[in-house]
Amino acid sequence: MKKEHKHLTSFKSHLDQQYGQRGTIIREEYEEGFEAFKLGAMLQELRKEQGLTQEQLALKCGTTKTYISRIENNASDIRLSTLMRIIHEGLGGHLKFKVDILLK
Amino acid sequence: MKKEHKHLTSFKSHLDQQYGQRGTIIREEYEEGFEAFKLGAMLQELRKEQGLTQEQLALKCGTTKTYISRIENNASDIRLSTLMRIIHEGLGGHLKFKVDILLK
DNA sequence: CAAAATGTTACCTAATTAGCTAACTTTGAT
DNA sequence: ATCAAAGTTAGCTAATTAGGTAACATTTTG
Repeated sequence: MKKEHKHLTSFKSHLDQQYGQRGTIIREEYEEGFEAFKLGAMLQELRKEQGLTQEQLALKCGTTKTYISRIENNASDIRLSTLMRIIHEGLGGHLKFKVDILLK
Repeated sequence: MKKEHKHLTSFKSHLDQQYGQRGTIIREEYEEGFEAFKLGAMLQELRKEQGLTQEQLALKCGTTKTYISRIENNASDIRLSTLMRIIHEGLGGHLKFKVDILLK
């Protein structure tokens, strides 16, 4: 059974536009409308962009490939501190929030 | 002892620019650079914008003022599902993520 | 095809959040 | 100053995550 996520928007397409400045440090922004089932896909794509296996990512942020797999497949809820750790230490990234509100 | 958070950027200033279209439904975006100690401040400000007490907010999202207080004061880590519930059901908002990564 | 690497699932345990109640404190209004 | 409302803190318990190991499945490589 194919388990690869079907992404609603491709991160790669964003990246591809930037590859002209190859060799320099490039700041990329990834943004997804948030729903629970998308978080795993987002993390998986970020990991693959960096050419990391689940096990390599796990090592960098002090957990196991087992756990990374569960998160990527949305098999479990996740604490904010853990999500931050994966993004900071594992992916070298920085997490931000955005909250949209409808005002009356 | 004063406990009110000192916000690094004011949400209100965003809001004030929009008040011309009073009476219509306005879509507002709130964004904060994320660090753990800012999340509580962010939620507190969003709550106050809507004129809600901790207890009123708690009722809307099925928890207690005790818990809301703990979160606003960053006294505890929080699960993603719980954060979503507070933002959706309590504040009528929508949560998004953004991840910045430095590419080599 | 076979072997190796990568990813998924199952099970158990320990640590932590979330829910609940009650007491205490601070703030705001009269 | 007093009273009421709002917010904070302290226990305790139940539910869930996170960590660990092992077995299984899938994908990739030779």
